[in-house]
Amino acid sequence: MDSVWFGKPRPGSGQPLGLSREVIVRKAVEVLDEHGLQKLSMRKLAAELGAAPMSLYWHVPTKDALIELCLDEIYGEFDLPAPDADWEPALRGMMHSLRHLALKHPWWVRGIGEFNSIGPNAVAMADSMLETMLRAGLSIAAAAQSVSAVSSYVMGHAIAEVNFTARGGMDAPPPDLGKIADLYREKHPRYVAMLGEQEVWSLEGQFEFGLDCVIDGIKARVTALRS
Amino acid sequence: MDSVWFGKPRPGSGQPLGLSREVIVRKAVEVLDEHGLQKLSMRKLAAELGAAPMSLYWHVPTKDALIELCLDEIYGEFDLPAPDADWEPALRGMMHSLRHLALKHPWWVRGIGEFNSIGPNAVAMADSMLETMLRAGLSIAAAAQSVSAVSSYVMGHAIAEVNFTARGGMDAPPPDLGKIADLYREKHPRYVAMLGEQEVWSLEGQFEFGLDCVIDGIKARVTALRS
DNA sequence: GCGAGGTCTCGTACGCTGTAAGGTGCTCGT
DNA sequence: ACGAGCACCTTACAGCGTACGAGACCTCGC
Repeated sequence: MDSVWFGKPRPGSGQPLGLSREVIVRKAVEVLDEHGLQKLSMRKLAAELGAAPMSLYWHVPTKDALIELCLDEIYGEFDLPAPDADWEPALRGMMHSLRHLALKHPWWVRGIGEFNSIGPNAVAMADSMLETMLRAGLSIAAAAQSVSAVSSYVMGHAIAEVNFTARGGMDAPPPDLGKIADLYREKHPRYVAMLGEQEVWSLEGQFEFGLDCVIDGIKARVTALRS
Repeated sequence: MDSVWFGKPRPGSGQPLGLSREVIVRKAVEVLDEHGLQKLSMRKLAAELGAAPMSLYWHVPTKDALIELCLDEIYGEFDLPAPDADWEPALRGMMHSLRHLALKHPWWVRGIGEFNSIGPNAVAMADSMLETMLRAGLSIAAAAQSVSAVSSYVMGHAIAEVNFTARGGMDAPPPDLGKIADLYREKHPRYVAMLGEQEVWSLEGQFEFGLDCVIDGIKARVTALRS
Protein backbone atom coordinates (compact mmCIF):
# COMPACT_ATOMS: atom_id res chain seq x y z
CA MET A 1 0.00 0.00 0.00
CA ASP A 2 1.52 3.27 -1.12
CA SER A 3 -0.85 5.65 0.58
CA VAL A 4 -0.24 9.31 1.30
CA TRP A 5 1.66 10.39 4.41
CA PHE A 6 0.46 13.55 6.07
CA GLY A 7 2.57 15.99 7.97
CA LYS A 8 6.02 14.84 8.99
CA PRO A 9 7.92 12.41 6.83
CA ARG A 10 7.09 8.76 7.31
CA PRO A 11 9.21 6.91 9.80
CA GLY A 12 10.76 3.99 8.04
CA SER A 13 11.95 5.87 5.01
CA GLY A 14 15.24 7.68 5.07
CA GLN A 15 13.51 11.08 5.03
CA PRO A 16 14.95 13.86 7.17
CA LEU A 17 13.18 13.79 10.51
CA GLY A 18 13.41 16.76 12.87
CA LEU A 19 15.88 14.98 15.12
CA SER A 20 18.61 16.84 16.92
CA ARG A 21 20.48 16.48 20.15
CA GLU A 22 18.23 19.01 21.90
CA VAL A 23 14.99 17.46 20.70
CA ILE A 24 16.13 14.04 21.84
CA VAL A 25 17.23 15.30 25.23
CA ARG A 26 13.97 17.12 25.75
CA LYS A 27 11.88 14.09 24.95
CA ALA A 28 14.15 11.90 27.07
CA VAL A 29 13.63 14.19 30.05
CA GLU A 30 9.91 13.95 29.45
CA VAL A 31 10.03 10.17 29.48
CA LEU A 32 12.31 10.14 32.52
CA ASP A 33 9.96 12.40 34.45
CA GLU A 34 7.09 10.10 33.68
CA HIS A 35 8.63 6.65 33.96
CA GLY A 36 11.99 6.93 35.73
CA LEU A 37 15.53 5.97 34.89
CA GLN A 38 15.04 2.21 34.76
CA LYS A 39 12.30 2.35 32.17
CA LEU A 40 14.03 4.63 29.68
CA SER A 41 15.17 2.68 26.66
CA MET A 42 16.59 3.91 23.42
CA ARG A 43 14.01 1.92 21.53
CA LYS A 44 11.03 3.42 23.31
CA LEU A 45 12.52 6.87 23.16
CA ALA A 46 13.00 6.50 19.42
CA ALA A 47 9.41 5.33 19.09
CA GLU A 48 8.20 8.42 20.95
CA LEU A 49 10.11 10.52 18.47
CA GLY A 50 8.75 8.63 15.49
CA ALA A 51 12.19 7.40 14.56
CA ALA A 52 14.02 4.11 14.31
CA PRO A 53 16.11 3.14 17.34
CA MET A 54 19.47 3.50 15.69
CA SER A 55 18.66 6.95 14.37
CA LEU A 56 19.33 8.45 17.77
CA TYR A 57 22.92 7.33 17.68
CA TRP A 58 23.78 9.87 15.06
CA HIS A 59 23.12 12.67 17.53
CA VAL A 60 24.22 11.00 20.72
CA PRO A 61 27.15 8.62 21.13
CA THR A 62 25.66 6.36 23.77
CA LYS A 63 22.81 5.99 26.20
CA ASP A 64 24.96 6.96 29.17
CA ALA A 65 26.02 10.12 27.36
CA LEU A 66 22.38 10.92 26.71
CA ILE A 67 21.62 10.53 30.40
CA GLU A 68 24.45 12.88 31.27
CA LEU A 69 22.97 15.42 28.90
CA CYS A 70 19.59 14.97 30.56
CA LEU A 71 21.11 15.47 33.99
CA ASP A 72 22.70 18.70 32.89
CA GLU A 73 19.45 19.78 31.32
CA ILE A 74 17.89 19.67 34.78
CA TYR A 75 20.78 21.63 36.25
CA GLY A 76 19.71 24.24 33.72
CA GLU A 77 16.42 24.69 35.59
CA PHE A 78 18.30 25.82 38.67
CA ASP A 79 17.38 29.31 39.88
CA LEU A 80 20.44 31.50 40.08
CA PRO A 81 20.25 34.08 42.87
CA ALA A 82 20.29 37.81 42.35
CA PRO A 83 23.94 38.86 42.12
CA ASP A 84 23.63 41.42 44.92
CA ALA A 85 21.73 39.34 47.47
CA ASP A 86 23.10 38.72 50.95
CA TRP A 87 24.86 35.41 51.20
CA GLU A 88 22.52 33.72 53.62
CA PRO A 89 19.18 34.27 51.88
CA ALA A 90 20.93 33.61 48.58
CA LEU A 91 22.27 30.29 49.86
CA ARG A 92 18.92 29.31 51.33
CA GLY A 93 17.21 30.13 48.07
CA MET A 94 19.62 28.04 46.07
CA MET A 95 19.17 25.09 48.39
CA HIS A 96 15.41 25.33 48.08
CA SER A 97 15.78 25.45 44.34
CA LEU A 98 17.99 22.36 44.47
CA ARG A 99 15.46 20.47 46.53
CA HIS A 100 12.72 21.59 44.20
CA LEU A 101 14.57 20.15 41.22
CA ALA A 102 15.08 16.88 43.04
CA LEU A 103 11.45 16.46 43.97
CA LYS A 104 10.32 17.44 40.49
CA HIS A 105 12.71 14.99 38.80
CA PRO A 106 13.23 12.02 41.10
CA TRP A 107 15.37 10.18 38.55
CA TRP A 108 17.71 13.15 38.59
CA VAL A 109 18.88 12.85 42.22
CA ARG A 110 19.42 9.15 41.82
CA GLY A 111 21.30 9.58 38.58
CA ILE A 112 23.67 12.20 39.88
CA GLY A 113 25.44 9.61 41.97
CA GLU A 114 26.35 7.53 38.95
CA PHE A 115 27.35 10.07 36.37
CA ASN A 116 29.64 13.00 35.95
CA SER A 117 28.32 16.44 36.79
CA ILE A 118 30.58 18.69 34.85
CA GLY A 119 28.21 19.84 32.15
CA PRO A 120 27.86 23.57 31.55
CA ASN A 121 24.73 23.99 33.64
CA ALA A 122 26.10 21.98 36.55
CA VAL A 123 29.26 24.05 36.54
CA ALA A 124 27.28 27.27 36.30
CA MET A 125 25.37 26.26 39.38
CA ALA A 126 28.48 25.33 41.32
CA ASP A 127 30.13 28.56 40.26
CA SER A 128 27.16 30.56 41.42
CA MET A 129 27.17 28.91 44.83
CA LEU A 130 30.87 29.47 45.13
CA GLU A 131 30.53 33.11 44.24
CA THR A 132 27.88 33.61 46.87
CA MET A 133 30.15 32.30 49.60
CA LEU A 134 33.10 34.26 48.31
CA ARG A 135 31.00 37.39 48.59
CA ALA A 136 30.41 36.44 52.21
CA GLY A 137 34.11 36.97 52.75
CA LEU A 138 35.39 33.41 52.76
CA SER A 139 38.54 32.11 51.12
CA ILE A 140 38.12 29.93 48.08
CA ALA A 141 38.81 26.78 50.07
CA ALA A 142 36.41 27.73 52.85
CA ALA A 143 33.75 28.71 50.33
CA ALA A 144 34.14 25.39 48.54
CA GLN A 145 33.85 23.47 51.79
CA SER A 146 30.76 25.38 52.80
CA VAL A 147 29.09 24.79 49.48
CA SER A 148 29.98 21.12 49.64
CA ALA A 149 28.54 20.86 53.14
CA VAL A 150 25.13 22.40 52.44
CA SER A 151 24.60 20.82 49.08
CA SER A 152 25.63 17.41 50.36
CA TYR A 153 22.98 17.75 53.01
CA VAL A 154 20.34 18.87 50.55
CA MET A 155 21.08 16.09 48.10
CA GLY A 156 21.17 13.47 50.82
CA HIS A 157 17.86 14.63 52.17
CA ALA A 158 16.36 14.86 48.72
CA ILE A 159 17.28 11.26 48.01
CA ALA A 160 15.61 10.17 51.21
CA GLU A 161 12.52 12.21 50.36
CA VAL A 162 12.28 10.92 46.84
CA ASN A 163 12.72 7.37 47.97
CA PHE A 164 10.11 7.82 50.66
CA THR A 165 7.44 9.35 48.48
CA ALA A 166 8.16 6.85 45.70
CA ARG A 167 6.97 4.14 48.09
CA GLY A 168 3.67 5.83 48.73
CA GLY A 169 4.62 8.47 51.27
CA MET A 170 3.11 8.30 54.69
CA ASP A 171 0.33 6.04 53.51
CA ALA A 172 2.73 3.37 52.33
CA PRO A 173 0.69 0.38 51.28
CA PRO A 174 2.73 -2.65 50.24
CA PRO A 175 4.41 -3.80 53.43
CA ASP A 176 1.95 -1.83 55.49
CA LEU A 177 3.34 0.53 58.07
CA GLY A 178 1.53 -1.36 60.74
CA LYS A 179 3.18 -4.59 59.74
CA ILE A 180 6.61 -3.03 59.94
CA ALA A 181 5.77 -1.72 63.35
CA ASP A 182 4.60 -5.13 64.52
CA LEU A 183 7.74 -6.73 63.13
CA TYR A 184 10.11 -4.56 65.08
CA ARG A 185 8.06 -3.52 68.07
CA GLU A 186 9.85 -5.56 70.67
CA LYS A 187 13.37 -5.33 69.37
CA HIS A 188 13.40 -1.63 68.44
CA PRO A 189 10.65 0.10 70.37
CA ARG A 190 12.07 3.58 69.86
CA TYR A 191 12.02 3.13 66.10
CA VAL A 192 8.41 2.04 66.18
CA ALA A 193 7.53 4.90 68.48
CA MET A 194 9.05 7.28 65.96
CA LEU A 195 6.85 5.89 63.20
CA GLY A 196 3.87 7.02 65.23
CA GLU A 197 4.99 10.62 65.62
CA GLN A 198 3.20 13.16 63.47
CA GLU A 199 5.97 15.69 63.14
CA VAL A 200 8.35 13.11 61.76
CA TRP A 201 6.36 12.84 58.59
CA SER A 202 6.56 16.49 57.66
CA LEU A 203 9.28 16.31 55.04
CA GLU A 204 9.20 20.05 54.60
CA GLY A 205 9.78 20.68 58.30
CA GLN A 206 12.44 18.00 58.49
CA PHE A 207 14.27 19.51 55.56
CA GLU A 208 14.16 22.97 57.07
CA PHE A 209 15.40 21.73 60.43
CA GLY A 210 18.51 20.18 58.91
CA LEU A 211 19.11 23.12 56.63
CA ASP A 212 19.03 25.44 59.62
CA CYS A 213 21.55 23.24 61.41
CA VAL A 214 24.04 23.28 58.54
CA ILE A 215 23.65 26.96 57.83
CA ASP A 216 24.02 27.79 61.51
CA GLY A 217 27.30 25.92 61.54
CA ILE A 218 28.46 27.69 58.42
CA LYS A 219 27.39 31.07 59.71
CA ALA A 220 29.51 30.62 62.80
CA ARG A 221 32.48 29.82 60.63
CA VAL A 222 31.84 32.70 58.27
CA THR A 223 31.98 35.24 61.08
CA ALA A 224 34.97 33.49 62.62
CA LEU A 225 36.94 33.28 59.42
CA ARG A 226 36.09 36.80 58.35
CA SER A 227 37.31 38.60 61.44
CA MET B 1 32.22 -38.30 28.41
CA ASP B 2 31.19 -39.51 31.80
CA SER B 3 34.26 -38.62 33.81
CA VAL B 4 34.47 -38.28 37.55
CA TRP B 5 33.51 -35.08 39.30
CA PHE B 6 35.58 -34.10 42.29
CA GLY B 7 34.41 -32.26 45.35
CA LYS B 8 31.08 -30.53 45.10
CA PRO B 9 28.36 -32.00 42.93
CA ARG B 10 28.54 -31.20 39.26
CA PRO B 11 26.61 -28.16 38.13
CA GLY B 12 24.27 -29.22 35.41
CA SER B 13 22.90 -32.21 37.20
CA GLY B 14 20.12 -31.80 39.68
CA GLN B 15 22.42 -32.60 42.60
CA PRO B 16 22.02 -30.65 45.82
CA LEU B 17 24.38 -27.68 45.75
CA GLY B 18 25.05 -25.73 48.89
CA LEU B 19 22.82 -22.87 47.83
CA SER B 20 20.91 -20.82 50.34
CA ARG B 21 19.73 -17.27 50.67
CA GLU B 22 22.73 -16.32 52.81
CA VAL B 23 25.29 -17.93 50.52
CA ILE B 24 23.80 -16.17 47.51
CA VAL B 25 23.70 -12.82 49.25
CA ARG B 26 27.28 -13.15 50.41
CA LYS B 27 28.54 -13.95 46.95
CA ALA B 28 26.42 -11.19 45.46
CA VAL B 29 27.96 -8.66 47.83
CA GLU B 30 31.37 -9.93 46.77
CA VAL B 31 30.55 -9.41 43.11
CA LEU B 32 29.00 -6.01 43.81
CA ASP B 33 32.07 -4.84 45.69
CA GLU B 34 34.23 -5.84 42.77
CA HIS B 35 32.16 -4.85 39.76
CA GLY B 36 29.36 -2.53 40.89
CA LEU B 37 25.60 -2.56 40.62
CA GLN B 38 25.34 -2.32 36.85
CA LYS B 39 27.44 -5.39 36.20
CA LEU B 40 25.71 -7.76 38.57
CA SER B 41 23.63 -10.25 36.65
CA MET B 42 21.83 -13.30 37.88
CA ARG B 43 23.57 -15.39 35.26
CA LYS B 44 27.06 -14.38 36.27
CA LEU B 45 26.21 -14.68 39.92
CA ALA B 46 24.91 -18.18 39.33
CA ALA B 47 28.05 -19.06 37.42
CA GLU B 48 30.19 -17.84 40.33
CA LEU B 49 28.22 -20.16 42.57
CA GLY B 50 28.54 -23.08 40.20
CA ALA B 51 24.80 -23.18 39.63
CA ALA B 52 22.39 -22.67 36.79
CA PRO B 53 20.86 -19.18 36.51
CA MET B 54 17.34 -20.15 37.43
CA SER B 55 18.45 -22.04 40.51
CA LEU B 56 18.83 -18.78 42.39
CA TYR B 57 15.14 -18.06 42.01
CA TRP B 58 14.29 -20.81 44.40
CA HIS B 59 15.93 -18.89 47.23
CA VAL B 60 15.23 -15.34 46.13
CA PRO B 61 12.06 -14.10 44.46
CA THR B 62 13.63 -11.52 42.16
CA LYS B 63 16.81 -9.64 41.41
CA ASP B 64 15.55 -6.47 43.08
CA ALA B 65 14.72 -8.43 46.22
CA LEU B 66 18.24 -9.85 46.19
CA ILE B 67 19.68 -6.36 45.97
CA GLU B 68 17.58 -5.27 48.92
CA LEU B 69 18.98 -8.17 50.88
CA CYS B 70 22.49 -7.14 49.87
CA LEU B 71 21.85 -3.57 50.98
CA ASP B 72 20.69 -4.74 54.36
CA GLU B 73 23.69 -7.02 54.60
CA ILE B 74 25.89 -3.94 54.45
CA TYR B 75 23.80 -2.20 57.09
CA GLY B 76 24.80 -5.17 59.20
CA GLU B 77 28.43 -4.05 59.10
CA PHE B 78 27.48 -0.83 60.86
CA ASP B 79 29.28 -0.26 64.16
CA LEU B 80 26.83 0.25 66.96
CA PRO B 81 28.08 2.62 69.66
CA ALA B 82 28.67 1.65 73.26
CA PRO B 83 25.32 1.99 75.03
CA ASP B 84 26.69 4.32 77.69
CA ALA B 85 28.64 6.72 75.47
CA ASP B 86 27.95 10.46 75.45
CA TRP B 87 25.69 11.43 72.62
CA GLU B 88 28.12 13.58 70.68
CA PRO B 89 31.05 11.17 70.35
CA ALA B 90 28.55 8.36 69.80
CA LEU B 91 26.90 10.28 66.97
CA ARG B 92 30.23 11.19 65.43
CA GLY B 93 31.34 7.59 65.60
CA MET B 94 28.21 6.36 63.91
CA MET B 95 28.59 8.90 61.14
CA HIS B 96 32.15 7.85 60.54
CA SER B 97 31.03 4.26 60.43
CA LEU B 98 28.36 5.19 57.91
CA ARG B 99 30.86 6.95 55.71
CA HIS B 100 33.20 4.02 56.01
CA LEU B 101 30.53 1.64 54.76
CA ALA B 102 29.80 3.92 51.84
CA LEU B 103 33.41 4.20 50.73
CA LYS B 104 33.93 0.48 51.15
CA HIS B 105 30.83 -0.43 49.14
CA PRO B 106 30.25 2.30 46.56
CA TRP B 107 27.31 0.46 45.00
CA TRP B 108 25.62 0.57 48.38
CA VAL B 109 25.22 4.35 48.64
CA ARG B 110 23.91 4.54 45.12
CA GLY B 111 21.52 1.67 45.66
CA ILE B 112 20.02 3.06 48.83
CA GLY B 113 18.27 5.76 46.84
CA GLU B 114 16.36 3.25 44.77
CA PHE B 115 15.35 0.60 47.25
CA ASN B 116 13.62 0.25 50.54
CA SER B 117 15.71 0.41 53.68
CA ILE B 118 13.55 -1.34 56.20
CA GLY B 119 15.48 -4.56 56.57
CA PRO B 120 16.39 -5.67 60.09
CA ASN B 121 19.91 -4.29 60.01
CA ALA B 122 18.84 -0.94 58.60
CA VAL B 123 16.21 -0.62 61.27
CA ALA B 124 18.67 -1.63 63.97
CA MET B 125 20.96 1.16 62.83
CA ALA B 126 18.19 3.75 62.75
CA ASP B 127 17.01 2.62 66.16
CA SER B 128 20.48 2.95 67.58
CA MET B 129 20.88 6.48 66.25
CA LEU B 130 17.50 7.40 67.59
CA GLU B 131 18.32 6.01 71.00
CA THR B 132 21.52 8.02 71.14
CA MET B 133 19.68 11.27 70.58
CA LEU B 134 16.94 10.34 73.01
CA ARG B 135 19.62 9.82 75.66
CA ALA B 136 20.76 13.35 74.87
CA GLY B 137 17.44 14.51 76.22
CA LEU B 138 15.53 15.20 73.02
CA SER B 139 11.92 14.36 72.29
CA ILE B 140 11.25 11.59 69.83
CA ALA B 141 10.41 14.06 67.07
CA ALA B 142 13.49 16.19 67.71
CA ALA B 143 15.69 13.12 67.88
CA ALA B 144 14.32 11.86 64.59
CA GLN B 145 14.91 15.20 62.93
CA SER B 146 18.45 15.36 64.23
CA VAL B 147 19.24 11.87 63.01
CA SER B 148 17.71 12.67 59.64
CA ALA B 149 19.79 15.82 59.38
CA VAL B 150 23.20 14.31 60.09
CA SER B 151 22.69 11.13 58.17
CA SER B 152 21.33 13.00 55.18
CA TYR B 153 24.50 15.03 55.16
CA VAL B 154 26.72 12.00 55.50
CA MET B 155 24.96 10.10 52.74
CA GLY B 156 24.96 13.08 50.43
CA HIS B 157 28.64 13.63 50.98
CA ALA B 158 29.39 9.95 50.61
CA ILE B 159 27.67 9.88 47.24
CA ALA B 160 29.75 12.81 46.08
CA GLU B 161 32.92 11.17 47.35
CA VAL B 162 32.16 7.85 45.76
CA ASN B 163 31.29 9.47 42.47
CA PHE B 164 34.45 11.54 42.59
CA THR B 165 36.85 8.72 43.35
CA ALA B 166 35.11 6.46 40.83
CA ARG B 167 36.25 8.88 38.13
CA GLY B 168 39.88 8.67 39.14
CA GLY B 169 40.01 11.02 42.09
CA MET B 170 42.13 14.09 41.90
CA ASP B 171 44.14 12.72 39.00
CA ALA B 172 41.07 12.32 36.85
CA PRO B 173 42.21 11.25 33.41
CA PRO B 174 39.46 11.00 30.83
CA PRO B 175 38.34 14.57 30.27
CA ASP B 176 41.51 15.86 31.85
CA LEU B 177 41.15 18.34 34.65
CA GLY B 178 43.09 20.86 32.61
CA LYS B 179 40.65 20.58 29.76
CA ILE B 180 37.70 21.23 32.03
CA ALA B 181 39.50 24.24 33.39
CA ASP B 182 40.20 25.58 29.91
CA LEU B 183 36.61 25.03 28.91
CA TYR B 184 35.14 27.10 31.69
CA ARG B 185 37.94 29.50 32.53
CA GLU B 186 36.38 32.63 31.11
CA LYS B 187 32.78 31.98 32.01
CA HIS B 188 33.27 30.64 35.52
CA PRO B 189 36.63 31.80 36.79
CA ARG B 190 35.83 31.11 40.44
CA TYR B 191 35.00 27.51 39.68
CA VAL B 192 38.27 27.02 37.87
CA ALA B 193 40.15 28.75 40.66
CA MET B 194 38.63 26.29 43.09
CA LEU B 195 39.87 23.36 41.05
CA GLY B 196 43.38 24.62 41.65
CA GLU B 197 43.08 24.78 45.43
CA GLN B 198 44.82 22.01 47.34
CA GLU B 199 42.59 21.94 50.39
CA VAL B 200 39.52 21.37 48.28
CA TRP B 201 40.71 17.93 47.34
CA SER B 202 41.00 16.60 50.86
CA LEU B 203 37.80 14.60 51.04
CA GLU B 204 38.48 13.69 54.63
CA GLY B 205 38.82 17.32 55.66
CA GLN B 206 35.80 18.33 53.63
CA PHE B 207 33.71 15.65 55.26
CA GLU B 208 34.80 16.67 58.72
CA PHE B 209 34.07 20.32 58.05
CA GLY B 210 30.49 19.62 57.06
CA LEU B 211 29.98 17.15 59.88
CA ASP B 212 31.15 19.78 62.36
CA CYS B 213 28.69 22.25 60.90
CA VAL B 214 25.70 19.94 61.24
CA ILE B 215 26.62 18.72 64.69
CA ASP B 216 27.20 22.26 65.88
CA GLY B 217 23.72 23.13 64.73
CA ILE B 218 22.27 20.11 66.46
CA LYS B 219 24.22 20.73 69.63
CA ALA B 220 22.77 24.21 69.89
CA ARG B 221 19.30 22.77 69.56
CA VAL B 222 19.96 19.99 72.03
CA THR B 223 20.92 22.44 74.76
CA ALA B 224 18.04 24.74 73.82
CA LEU B 225 15.42 22.01 73.78
CA ARG B 226 16.69 20.36 76.92
CA SER B 227 16.57 23.37 79.21
C1' DG C 1 24.31 18.06 -15.73
C1' DC C 2 26.77 15.18 -12.88
C1' DG C 3 29.49 12.85 -9.78
C1' DA C 4 31.68 13.20 -4.90
C1' DG C 5 31.17 13.68 -0.38
C1' DG C 6 28.76 14.84 3.79
C1' DT C 7 24.63 14.43 6.66
C1' DC C 8 21.00 11.93 8.40
C1' DT C 9 18.06 7.78 8.81
C1' DC C 10 17.22 2.96 8.83
C1' DG C 11 17.44 -2.59 8.83
C1' DT C 12 19.76 -6.32 10.47
C1' DA C 13 22.18 -8.79 13.78
C1' DC C 14 24.80 -10.08 18.09
C1' DG C 15 25.24 -10.90 22.70
C1' DC C 16 23.37 -9.73 26.76
C1' DT C 17 19.56 -9.29 30.34
C1' DG C 18 15.48 -10.89 33.94
C1' DT C 19 12.46 -14.41 34.59
C1' DA C 20 7.92 -17.44 33.45
C1' DA C 21 6.84 -22.27 32.84
C1' DG C 22 7.67 -26.71 33.24
C1' DG C 23 10.71 -30.68 33.86
C1' DT C 24 13.97 -34.09 36.82
C1' DG C 25 15.77 -36.43 40.44
C1' DC C 26 16.69 -36.70 45.52
C1' DT C 27 14.95 -37.36 50.28
C1' DC C 28 11.73 -38.09 53.39
C1' DG C 29 7.25 -39.57 55.99
C1' DT C 30 4.24 -42.95 55.93
C1' DA D 1 6.87 -48.86 48.15
C1' DC D 2 5.19 -44.67 47.03
C1' DG D 3 3.54 -39.92 46.91
C1' DA D 4 5.02 -35.15 48.51
C1' DG D 5 7.85 -31.60 48.46
C1' DC D 6 12.28 -29.63 47.93
C1' DA D 7 16.30 -28.15 45.25
C1' DC D 8 17.93 -27.71 41.00
C1' DC D 9 17.82 -27.68 35.89
C1' DT D 10 16.46 -26.62 30.74
C1' DT D 11 14.12 -24.19 27.59
C1' DA D 12 12.11 -20.13 25.88
C1' DC D 13 10.60 -15.31 25.45
C1' DA D 14 10.63 -10.50 25.27
C1' DG D 15 13.43 -6.84 25.76
C1' DC D 16 17.90 -4.33 26.02
C1' DG D 17 22.31 -1.39 24.02
C1' DT D 18 24.63 -0.86 20.03
C1' DA D 19 28.23 -2.36 15.97
C1' DC D 20 27.99 -2.46 11.17
C1' DG D 21 26.74 -1.24 6.75
C1' DA D 22 23.33 0.21 3.43
C1' DG D 23 20.68 3.61 1.53
C1' DA D 24 18.34 8.44 0.86
C1' DC D 25 18.92 13.19 0.54
C1' DC D 26 21.35 17.80 0.09
C1' DT D 27 25.17 20.63 -1.33
C1' DC D 28 29.00 21.45 -3.51
C1' DG D 29 32.98 21.70 -7.50
C1' DC D 30 33.35 21.15 -12.01
